[in-house]
Amino acid sequence: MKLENMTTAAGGPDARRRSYDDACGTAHGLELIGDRWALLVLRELMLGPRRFSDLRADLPGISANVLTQRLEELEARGLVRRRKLPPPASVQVYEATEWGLEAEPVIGALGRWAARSPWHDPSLPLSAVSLMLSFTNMLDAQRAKGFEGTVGFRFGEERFVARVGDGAIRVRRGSESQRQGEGQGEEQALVAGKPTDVAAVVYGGAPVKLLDISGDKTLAKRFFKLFRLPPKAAA
Amino acid sequence: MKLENMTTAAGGPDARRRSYDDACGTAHGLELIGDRWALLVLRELMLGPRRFSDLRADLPGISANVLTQRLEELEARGLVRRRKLPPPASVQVYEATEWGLEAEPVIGALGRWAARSPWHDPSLPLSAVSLMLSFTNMLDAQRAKGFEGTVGFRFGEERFVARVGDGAIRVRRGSESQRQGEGQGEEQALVAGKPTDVAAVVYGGAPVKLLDISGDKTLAKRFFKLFRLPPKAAA
DNA sequence: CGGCATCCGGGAAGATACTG
DNA sequence: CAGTATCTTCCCGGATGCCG
Repeated sequence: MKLENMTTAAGGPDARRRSYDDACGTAHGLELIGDRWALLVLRELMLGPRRFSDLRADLPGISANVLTQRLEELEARGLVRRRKLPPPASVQVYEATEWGLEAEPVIGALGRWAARSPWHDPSLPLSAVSLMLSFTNMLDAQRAKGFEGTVGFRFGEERFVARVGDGAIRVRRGSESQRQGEGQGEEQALVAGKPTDVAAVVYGGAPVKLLDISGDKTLAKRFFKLFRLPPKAAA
Repeated sequence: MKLENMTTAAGGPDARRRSYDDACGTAHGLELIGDRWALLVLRELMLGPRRFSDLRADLPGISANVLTQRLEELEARGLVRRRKLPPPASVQVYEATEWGLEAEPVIGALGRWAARSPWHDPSLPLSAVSLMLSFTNMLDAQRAKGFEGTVGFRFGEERFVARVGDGAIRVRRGSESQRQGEGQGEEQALVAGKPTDVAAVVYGGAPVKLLDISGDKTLAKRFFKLFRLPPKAAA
């Protein structure tokens, strides 16, 4: 697997599968990120670097060898970079390149479109990154107009911050330094729970009791109402 | 293939491949249109119904059985409809449903993103639909501001009309009735040639000599300058 | 000829086990 | 923890053939 397959286009996007032989950008896009799992791997990297086992844990059902292969391919195509964190961490992480991050509109458009599917099942497991990205995709511009505030999220060890203002939302990963840096950080409320439960509250109308909210609870509840799933398409 | 595989979810999106088991809309989207060739089949239907053999001709490299399978799946998922044209035509065509047409932003986002690829080869064959869709994706909003006009295209038997105005572009298929209806139609110029040659002129700076232009040639040349490929990403 | 169904070979994906 | 090795399953691609 190291040299055998390198017979084709070393460095470039290996023509592992036969090319679509089509000048259309969409076809080329499928050659880059159309392989099974590829776009979901990239999705998990959209909010910052991840470790191999974190990716594996948040992509239920992917097998280790497939994840290895996808990461190699994405790296060869210039969408993912392998990086070693400085000591004392010294662990290897995978991060999206600048261009890889630019695939966010693709992920967003696909997600918004598929949310209209009659067969979409929101009760399935959901990764923390998926949830946070869904906020940027499902923000109701009308309702966001009159809102301004910052809400933090904690899922196990992972932390995120969502700031809404000027009718837009910006989501980022909360860093370690921030946790100890400026007290509780700039968030006005902190939501803790499982991503699936947060989704159930925001999109499924489940009771807020499911979540552990500290800080400005009223603000958090108003925040939850900023998002809406699109209407279902006709089956 | 008629009854054996129907053990799973008859009518719904058959779980031919194992599901991603992920509540994320993007993951569900990949289950709907993530199969190889599926999105390109849908692309060919974005500007109107097509026949089986037309699809096959414009999707170089797809085999008949795979096309059959993709069409069946897209139909089962509610993205494509099979329709029989009224006599005397009486031929069967495949057309995108309303929801299927709504996948256009997905195709557009993927195409715009992939156009930045260092490995994108615009010299490959290009279908007429791909070319016309590229106009809607690559329109330079700045340049389109000062332009207003309608340009027709003829590729063999296929005809299209692109109208630019108010900084936006609208592309549609030219119908038979229009051809004989209102003289030359409302287009101010008519461009004839191979889609690849048009792309070479518009995106590759090739000489306009490649094309057969009738009507307002100056307008056509100005039209060609309205589109621009995004800058390449770092390799 | 258009629209499939069928059979076959190669190869990617999935599951499991194993290693540094 | 971060992958590799191996085996099985099944999808993709190509060819052929059927049938209106």
